Amino acid sequence: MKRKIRKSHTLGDLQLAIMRVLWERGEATVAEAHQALLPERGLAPTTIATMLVKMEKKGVVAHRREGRRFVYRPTVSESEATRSMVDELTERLFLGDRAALVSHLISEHELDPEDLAEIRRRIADGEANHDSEETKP
Amino acid sequence: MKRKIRKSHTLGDLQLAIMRVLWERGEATVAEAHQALLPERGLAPTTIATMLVKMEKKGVVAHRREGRRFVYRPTVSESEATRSMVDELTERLFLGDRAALVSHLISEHELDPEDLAEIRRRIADGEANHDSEETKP
DNA sequence: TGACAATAACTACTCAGGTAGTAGTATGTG
DNA sequence: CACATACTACTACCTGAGTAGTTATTGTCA
Repeated sequence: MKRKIRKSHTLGDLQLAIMRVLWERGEATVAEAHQALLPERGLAPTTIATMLVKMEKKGVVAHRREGRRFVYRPTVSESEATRSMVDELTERLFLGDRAALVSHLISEHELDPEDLAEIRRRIADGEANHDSEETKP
Repeated sequence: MKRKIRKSHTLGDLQLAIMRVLWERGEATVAEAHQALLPERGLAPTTIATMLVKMEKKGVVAHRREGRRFVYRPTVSESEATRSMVDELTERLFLGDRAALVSHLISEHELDPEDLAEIRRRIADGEANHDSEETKP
């Protein structure tokens, strides 16, 4: 088999939601994550716990014990995860050609002029300082 | 409005591969699809057949009988499917903000100047004729 | 110290993608 | 017409995401 060395941290919907909580707070207990997601999802606490176990097995989070409870923290950054997922889609859909993805966006989605202007601006930036270190709004 | 009553035709890897064969040829029998995918995948014919059944149940292909065999054809276009999947990812990762996706591409992936130039060109086109109907390379 | 509530562990189930063997059926060919 | 065979139909299994109930454990407080 042509095994890819890539881990491909593909995250499901719930997993992403949990990760977002973790990324926001740095770390969180099961109860905290559950509380954070209750309004939008209304899930049982055990669901979150089970998911976190699976996610740990997958290597995207780790935990530390604090008294009787587990404190989870992400082991992959948001941009790593995002990148992983964008890369995967680009690979599947456009054979890794990212420019093709952008082309698709432009031709299929009819981005409004605002978007286009915004993107042009970003490109200008990207072309200018290729070193890159700021980029924080 | 063109808002989302969409079925979200998310396709798996094999499904996409099969769809590509179908898109390329317009239609294909199980055997043809199997032959086409043999080199890259080496799967059993029944696997393709089973997958096509599942895909038909999902509504992305349809079949017509021709003698003893089925001739499948896609019921969603490649751009529809691509769009569906890009939209879904954009929704999940960037809350639907497509410009943010492009930004991500630029800042995280460090697209090479070639890509950037290409994209700039596409944007120019996109801004110019907003009507759009050709798009054929 | 012992009871209780919080928490983790275990188990279970659904659904979809992926993979394939086997059973049934229609068919072209000798 | 008989039959090998090309195809579909049915069934089964695995994996991972998602969802949650049940049970075991343990820290804490009265």
